Amino acid sequence: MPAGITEQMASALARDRSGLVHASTADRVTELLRTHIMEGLFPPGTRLSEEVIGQALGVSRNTLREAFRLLCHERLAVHQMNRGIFVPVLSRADVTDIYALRRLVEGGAARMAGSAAMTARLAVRAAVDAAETAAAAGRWFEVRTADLLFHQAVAALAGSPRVDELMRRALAELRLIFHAMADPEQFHAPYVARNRVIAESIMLGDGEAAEKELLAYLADAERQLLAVYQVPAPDSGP
Amino acid sequence: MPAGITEQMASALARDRSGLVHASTADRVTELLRTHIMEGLFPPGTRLSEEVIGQALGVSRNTLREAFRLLCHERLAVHQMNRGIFVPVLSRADVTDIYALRRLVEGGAARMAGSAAMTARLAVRAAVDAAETAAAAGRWFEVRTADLLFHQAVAALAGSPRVDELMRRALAELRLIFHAMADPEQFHAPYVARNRVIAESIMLGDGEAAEKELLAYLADAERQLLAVYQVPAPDSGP
DNA sequence: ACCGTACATCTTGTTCAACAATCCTTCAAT
DNA sequence: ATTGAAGGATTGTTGAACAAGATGTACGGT
Repeated sequence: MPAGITEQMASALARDRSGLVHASTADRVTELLRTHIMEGLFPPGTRLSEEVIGQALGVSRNTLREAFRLLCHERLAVHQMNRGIFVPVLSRADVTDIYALRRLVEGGAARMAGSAAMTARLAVRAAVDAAETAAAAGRWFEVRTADLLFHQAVAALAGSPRVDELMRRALAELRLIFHAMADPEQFHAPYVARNRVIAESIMLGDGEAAEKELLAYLADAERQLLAVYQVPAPDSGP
Repeated sequence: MPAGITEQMASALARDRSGLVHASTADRVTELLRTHIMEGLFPPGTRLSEEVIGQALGVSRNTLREAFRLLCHERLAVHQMNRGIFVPVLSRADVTDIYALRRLVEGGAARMAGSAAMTARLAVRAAVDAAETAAAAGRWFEVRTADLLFHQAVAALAGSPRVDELMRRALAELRLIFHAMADPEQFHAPYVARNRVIAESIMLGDGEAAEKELLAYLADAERQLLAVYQVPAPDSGP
């Protein structure tokens, strides 16, 4: 008879682990605030009062402060000593910096298309499919989500969990900027077709071409973003 | 007579601002624990008891927990629900992943050597100088520090604050692995000369050559590290 | 010996209340 | 208009308290 739990059985169980890991209150609060900030519920510059939010969510100030710390650490909030937590107001320099990071990471990942896992490449194409479907139906906020997912998938070609997480954070920051813009159609519509081209290069394993097209994409997107993005408030008030 | 504070005067003062910004207790505790973990004071797998550390540092549990959260977020500690905070035991997969990230980021940054700021390039060379001086004197731990600083400087060629921070975190994690190794001389000695070669390519603005040499460097270092690095404790069980 | 249970114990997760330090607002005075 | 001083509000930090989960140990059954 079988001796015991095999390596295979154990790893099958390990995949379920994330489903039953009960997160702490602080983690759940962090997750909740993270999505709310990313979705644009709180406009940039808003102060996140400990008392108000703590009372609204029914958690203590201490627990809330743990959540705030984490959000600050991933730049989805900024901490001013003795003044509180604020939704960040990203500067034009931040836009430039985020795109520099994206060029480095996404460009480098795209270049590895030839040696990337097939599942990773298929994920890239799947993201483009979703974007096209949403665009055809005129659901432009969905197009935005699919677009971000596309770039996440491109970064995932590197096959590195740390790169994935890095990219997730960078794109979350980028969402803050997108919310300060007009309508998503004007900005995202032209890029769906370009994503398709990039995806096909990746599917073919032509990393050089994919990187080249991607870098051009990012350069154009950055330019377009900077053209319309004006920082809401300078820095120090009136 | 002069009308008032000019733009220039104000920016001069703004540079001093960082000198008088008083960090919170939680921030100071974080910084302290961060360096201690990086320096290897707590061996991997150590549990960081809230009570013991809180009492030792003279801070309350709540404040300490804020610090722990931050450390977990930058992977210098791991949190197990209802069990506490532990110094991470990095796996061989972690080593591979960190080097994948380094290849992507440092390689991409090195490729930009031609268009990087001159001060950034000089910083690269300065780090190599420091490493050579320390190596000649036989101060191998100083060589290690200089080596890490060298790679930090290479990443800084990208001219992106976010890339700088990303690299700082990755190299901090790497320090955890280095501490599990034998003596630093054997590992770091051969790389000082290679750093010099890379630095000279960067000074000349030859990004292609710098990237190529750097990638070879990183591949060798990863291989050498994996050859001797055995995970201290499997994962579960005595 | 092996397994499961029950219990005692320890540590963490979370809340609450309190106080000091700091910032913001208001208002008066020059 | 600028400065100074009081007052209120918010954050920074602490200490104590309790619930919930994890660990360790002893006991009984097989």
